Amino acid sequence: MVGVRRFDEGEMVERAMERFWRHGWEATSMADLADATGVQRGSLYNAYGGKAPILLMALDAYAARWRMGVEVALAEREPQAAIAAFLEVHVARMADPANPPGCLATSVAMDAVDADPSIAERIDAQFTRTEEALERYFAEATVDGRLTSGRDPRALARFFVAVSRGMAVMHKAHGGDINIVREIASEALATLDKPEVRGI
Amino acid sequence: MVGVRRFDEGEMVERAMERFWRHGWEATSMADLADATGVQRGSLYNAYGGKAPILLMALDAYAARWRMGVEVALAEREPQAAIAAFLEVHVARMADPANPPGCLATSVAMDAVDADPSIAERIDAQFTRTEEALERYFAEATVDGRLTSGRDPRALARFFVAVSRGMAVMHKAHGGDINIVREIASEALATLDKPEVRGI
DNA sequence: GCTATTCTTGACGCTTCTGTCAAAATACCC
DNA sequence: GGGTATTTTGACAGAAGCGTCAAGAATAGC
Repeated sequence: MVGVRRFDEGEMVERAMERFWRHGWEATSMADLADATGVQRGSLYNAYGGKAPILLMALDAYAARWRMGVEVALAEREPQAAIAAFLEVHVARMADPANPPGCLATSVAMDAVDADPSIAERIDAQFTRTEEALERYFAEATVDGRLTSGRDPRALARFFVAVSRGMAVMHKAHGGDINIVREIASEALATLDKPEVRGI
Repeated sequence: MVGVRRFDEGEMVERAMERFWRHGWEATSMADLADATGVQRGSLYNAYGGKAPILLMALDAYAARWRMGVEVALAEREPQAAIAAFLEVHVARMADPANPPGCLATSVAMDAVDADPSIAERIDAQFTRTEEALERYFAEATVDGRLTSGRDPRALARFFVAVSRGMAVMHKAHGGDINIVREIASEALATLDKPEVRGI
């Protein structure tokens, strides 16, 4: 390791993430990334080879940013509370005016998945990871009776991931209105409502 | 009206819709549209002035294509059946291998809303239109007791629109897997499940 | 059949994006 | 301190996209 890198990769990825998040994959050129990150275009090509590897890093940084919140949420005993906390991670992200509207992963899933197989793989993997965490939670909750029986843990998990994506789309489609997002989260939660009287 | 248009506008819009649907707004150039529709680039500029007006027509054609199905769905008396039919409109669209994966409106909402104000307006209007149709349905169903009281019709409406968008994102993210979409629809429906024992 | 009108077609100039490269700069190791 | 490996930087050529335009073609009305 000699001739030494002048930019901070972590910071670069953070800025690139913000750029992709706000403008999407297709609407972000290498020149845009150079502008946003302060790193010269040539340096980015030299270090990473192109746009896709940078997006992959941005996606990982994005996922890492909320991972902790999701883990804490799923440490809750009551499904009602756990899912409320899970959805709140997403609501809070969209409610923060410092963040671009919508959701990076959702945006990428819709418009970059066809551009490069590595992107499709990463998106699929990230989605699956969250689904599996929720599935594990629901499976355990079903076993020890915290969750009404008769619900498929995997389907339930995918349902809540879908809801979180739906919230992001609605957020973007309605010009960043956070109230709509809250309404949706609240209704989604009702799926798990009143477990003591349901499905007996 | 003299020197007469040589292409069929309806057919052109249909092809343009398919192109936007499959590849998104940003990844579709005027040259791509010319290729896809068989209409020369110059003719498209002459007739419509640019890409955005063509997308607006495509969005309208897209919405019109499913409108009937939604209306029929919301003619069902039982909320359970109505929403099942509503979701089935979306499921069936994604299940049809002749269609591109995902959903045009969802894709546009995520990646074209910032490109042109007219697009943002149209998307917002289309989303709102569906939300209002559902809201009317839920409001009426609440009044005459088909729906358990205590649910906000508007929130419920937005929730189901969000679910339909979430299904589209999941469809695209998981490489067109229709089973996942079905699972999600089925779980969403459970929100309205067993109204006779819920929320009394 | 002539005219007026509009669409079609191919071409043009301009801008943006991409990917690469060679020269210059830098800092570590010996 | 010299050598070496690596990054930085600016520049380049080629491709693609955009928007416009002038000339040609076609048709309805007179």
